[in-house]
Amino acid sequence: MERTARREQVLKCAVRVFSRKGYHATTVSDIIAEAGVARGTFYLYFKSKRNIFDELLDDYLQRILSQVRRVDMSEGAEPPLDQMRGEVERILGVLLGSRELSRILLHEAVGLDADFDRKLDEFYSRLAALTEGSLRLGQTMGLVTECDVRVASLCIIGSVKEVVDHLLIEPDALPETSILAEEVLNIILGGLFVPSARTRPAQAP
Amino acid sequence: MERTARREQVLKCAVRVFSRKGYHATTVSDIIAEAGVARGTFYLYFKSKRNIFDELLDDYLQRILSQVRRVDMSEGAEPPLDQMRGEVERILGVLLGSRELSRILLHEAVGLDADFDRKLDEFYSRLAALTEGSLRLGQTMGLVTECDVRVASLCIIGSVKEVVDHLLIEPDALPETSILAEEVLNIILGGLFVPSARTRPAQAP
Amino acid sequence: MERTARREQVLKCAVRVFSRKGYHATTVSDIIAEAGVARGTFYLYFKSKRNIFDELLDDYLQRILSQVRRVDMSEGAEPPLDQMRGEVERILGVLLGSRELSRILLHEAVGLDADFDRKLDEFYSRLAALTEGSLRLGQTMGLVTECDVRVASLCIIGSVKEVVDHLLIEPDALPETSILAEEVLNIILGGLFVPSARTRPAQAP
Amino acid sequence: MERTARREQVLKCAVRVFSRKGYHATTVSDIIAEAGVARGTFYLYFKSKRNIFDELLDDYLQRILSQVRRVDMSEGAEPPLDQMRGEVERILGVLLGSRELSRILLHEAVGLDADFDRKLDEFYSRLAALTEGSLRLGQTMGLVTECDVRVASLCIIGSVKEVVDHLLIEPDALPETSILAEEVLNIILGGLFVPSARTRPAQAP
DNA sequence: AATGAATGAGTCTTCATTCAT
DNA sequence: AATGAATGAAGACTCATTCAT
Repeated sequence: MERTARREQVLKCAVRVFSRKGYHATTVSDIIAEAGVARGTFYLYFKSKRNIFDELLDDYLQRILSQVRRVDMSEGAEPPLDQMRGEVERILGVLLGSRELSRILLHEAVGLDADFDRKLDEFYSRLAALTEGSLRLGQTMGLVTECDVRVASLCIIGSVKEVVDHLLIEPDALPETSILAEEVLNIILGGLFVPSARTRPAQAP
Repeated sequence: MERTARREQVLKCAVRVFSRKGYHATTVSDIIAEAGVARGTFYLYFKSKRNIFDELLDDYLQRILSQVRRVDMSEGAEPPLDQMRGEVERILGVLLGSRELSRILLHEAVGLDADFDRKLDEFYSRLAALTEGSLRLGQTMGLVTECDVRVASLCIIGSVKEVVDHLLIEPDALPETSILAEEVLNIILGGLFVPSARTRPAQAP
Repeated sequence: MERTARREQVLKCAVRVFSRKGYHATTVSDIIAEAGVARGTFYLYFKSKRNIFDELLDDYLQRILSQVRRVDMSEGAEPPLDQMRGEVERILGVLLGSRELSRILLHEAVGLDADFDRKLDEFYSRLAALTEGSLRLGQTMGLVTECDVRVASLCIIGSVKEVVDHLLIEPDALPETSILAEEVLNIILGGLFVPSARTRPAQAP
Repeated sequence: MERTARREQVLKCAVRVFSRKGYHATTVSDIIAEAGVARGTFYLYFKSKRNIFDELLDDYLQRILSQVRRVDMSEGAEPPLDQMRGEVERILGVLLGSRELSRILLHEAVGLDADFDRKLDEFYSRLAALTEGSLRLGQTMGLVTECDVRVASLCIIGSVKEVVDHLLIEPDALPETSILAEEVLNIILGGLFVPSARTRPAQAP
């Protein structure tokens, strides 16, 4: 078999097993059994169990980040709010489209070890930075309420994570992706309280 | 030393070590070294490494749940909105008051194994159920916008988790707890968009 | 069993096995089988297979070096020549008294790896330095011929090694230790050629 | 590439690597990387890693042995003493001329395994037998002192090994080859002690 | 004649748990 | 109530060798 094909195959099998059993419970034996290759073959393509996990998640993080764009303010671009909704939709799409990888991201990769925590940290920081940027921009345009954008971006990220996580466990518990995105957006961004009930009335018109 | 005191001491040390190194990286040797007891002593009080972790987290989950109350609608009770704000404040307080345990809850306990995932699942489900109840109530009272309360409760929980997690890593990154609770509430519950900018205008006044 | 006793026992067994099978052919399984202990017990006392080998040989090198004394020139001391003979005898005695360790020193430890080579190197250098010192002293006293003492000390060391090595293979091939020491001394130090036949007649009588 | 040429090339590369890293630390991968051939190619020319090492050392042992001649007593031959000096010089020459192979012989081949030890043993035995023969002859001619020739030959061999070994580590530590041979001969054969100081006066003429 | 992907037996090492004192 | 020596199952990783192309 060709080098890249075999590599890809083993990687795919590893995703499956890691997602099913978790990082620690997964043994190299499990992976090679799933892939139907010999022990040595595994090490022909990956330096270690840790290494294949790294790689697999790095790819995924990359893929997710690539979906996040800065809000485009240029003439004729989509309305900023629609852009943000699109963002959330796209990310939800990626996460729910690769359930196994998402499970790994949200469950198995958490608390793996110090190095990995750092890596995830950086990922979420970057995500947060991008989100903050968009929010800040929205504020200058008068579309987003005055608030601590750092906290706000954490809320958006946390909400998406929690919703996705829930859907990984009970796939049919919530509405379909596109509706869901809409819903999440309305809740997080639009607020739960009816305007008149708000603590600090958010800028009455 | 007295049975309960010793037990408590070992438990406390275990929290420290688990928080610092994570569940898998922590060995029983680490724990007994921290506690300054012999190996045998550990097993005198706890059935296994897994068992002490269980116990320690169960206690914590219990403590957190005890902070969550159903919204009280009886005559003369606090205004519902204030109650919810109090809820979030109390939970944030507990989580940020026990940083080590929170670290364990949010990092080390995640993806530990199937059994544990189930346990956490149940915990978050219960939390969500309570939250949903309050939200639903708010809706009947016209205080909460029409929305999928299941999604909304996930957003609230996810936001709190994410904010706390961030504060565990960088303790001084965000405003002080009480202000933070206010902020989180305004963002999640009050919404980010200024009312006039909302996708589906939530109840035009 | 007491810590030191058990440690000593395992060490002794390791010597036996290493001597019999060589470093690389010896597995930890071999050692624990010989010692009749469990796998974990081995690692309770020694960090690794390499580590037990190190320790075992370090001890031996130490023991050998402790036998080498500088020639004592003070009033009333033994005649220098007798001292040197005593030296050779003592060393031969140690080496032939611990055949297994000597086998390890001369066979298994050679070419083990770069680190070990360095260690042996340093050992032989120290041995050579001590020998050179004695020879140089002998020269100033007119007892030792003019020659390159560095070469001479290498010859002495090499001769002892070769003789011992031979005796490890065929224990009864050569005369008994004390006679052997005498013989080696006469040959190395006294020379093989009858004086009149020497290349550069060393001090015609 | 032609069969013999390719074979020779791989062999040469193997010498280099074995000398640098030692037998055990050298992997077949190292050798083929050095030679720039594919894995399969290696096994086209050599049965195994062990086999190429065998071959390489066998060749060398052969080459060394071929330098050792019985002392020629026939009418008109060189004086026996000069012949012996020539012997030592030639052997030193060969050993110092092929430093990598000598390193392998003196370091990596020692204690490799039982089979190999036997092979080396036989080599040194043959060398010793030849040397003993010459010494015995020297004795009958009155040129060599009365002594145990078995011990004497071991001393000669051991001295040469040690001196060469030292020179492999520090190439410039000792005098140049030809002078060195002279020196070694004078020391081993001629003796270190001035005649009057000898234990058992070596047969005063 | 050459390649290099695949194999799997073989070892070291870790660590939770037990139990005699 | 406490100790700590002993256990052994489990798992990661290496590398010489084979064989289809």
